[in-house]
Amino acid sequence: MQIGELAKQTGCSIQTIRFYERKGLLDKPSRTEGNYRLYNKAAADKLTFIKQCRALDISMKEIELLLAQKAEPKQSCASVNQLIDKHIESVDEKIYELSQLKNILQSMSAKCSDNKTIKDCGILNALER
Amino acid sequence: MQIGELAKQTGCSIQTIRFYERKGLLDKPSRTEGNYRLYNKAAADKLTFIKQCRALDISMKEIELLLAQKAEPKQSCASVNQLIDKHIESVDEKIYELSQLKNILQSMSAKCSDNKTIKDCGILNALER
DNA sequence: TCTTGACCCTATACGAAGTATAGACATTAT
DNA sequence: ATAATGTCTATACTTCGTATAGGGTCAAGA
Repeated sequence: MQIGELAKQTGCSIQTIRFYERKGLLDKPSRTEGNYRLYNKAAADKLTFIKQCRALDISMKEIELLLAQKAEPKQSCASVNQLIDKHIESVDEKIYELSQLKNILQSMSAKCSDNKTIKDCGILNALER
Repeated sequence: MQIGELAKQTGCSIQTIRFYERKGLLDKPSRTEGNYRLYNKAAADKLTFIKQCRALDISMKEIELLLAQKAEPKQSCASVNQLIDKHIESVDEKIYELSQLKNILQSMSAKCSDNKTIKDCGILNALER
């Protein structure tokens, strides 16, 4: 199948597919006489895998590691488990940071209301520190 | 004061200060004979303001709006209130998305353990979709 | 046969918010 | 005079794509 068909099947844009190829996540596909990329089901599966990972905010570097693991079916998957657990930790940290941030923003928001002037704005004054 | 001193006082790096200047967040400062930047307290205050905003993950574009507002002390600060409230909403959304993501990751993590092979890895299989 | 339209190609620039480097110039201390 | 800082500009790099320009390919219709 050509790149447009692959894009439709996976929900990735054509540019993104070429981008992943450039970055080495996807193998260089065969080409037609007219230099069009030709993909098979294996490529589609790999791209779907990549897309699932990205949807979980797994970085391209980590995806490379996972793909390398996948290539050795007999090995232990301990490092896959570790990677996912570390990723969960980092998501957790981000959630924590954002909730801290939300608290500060809300307390600032409580310090002001629409009917004040810029000069007396509780928010802007809080931002001066 | 020179840029190094300003950096120390505000906790911003020298490169970041120059970056903000290029982006128009900070005014172009006066210069010494030797072409060194010279800052006054007003510049330091402005940079501190910017830093506070960035710590709250307010974008540079939004900071520009806030700085423009600050320049007109007699106006109403309603739009400042709105900007902050919208920002709180977007932080909230991010928190929600991340917690969704965490749920999926945790359920995946529960599907596997260290003593399996890549071939039977519950995580990798889940990522195939 | 020619042209139109749909598809594809490469190379490059852009976005956010900085960080890092090279190579040069200015100032201060020894 | 020279060494050590401090500063200057310009450029490249990061992540993960998206967007564009300027072409080439291929099938169908007039």
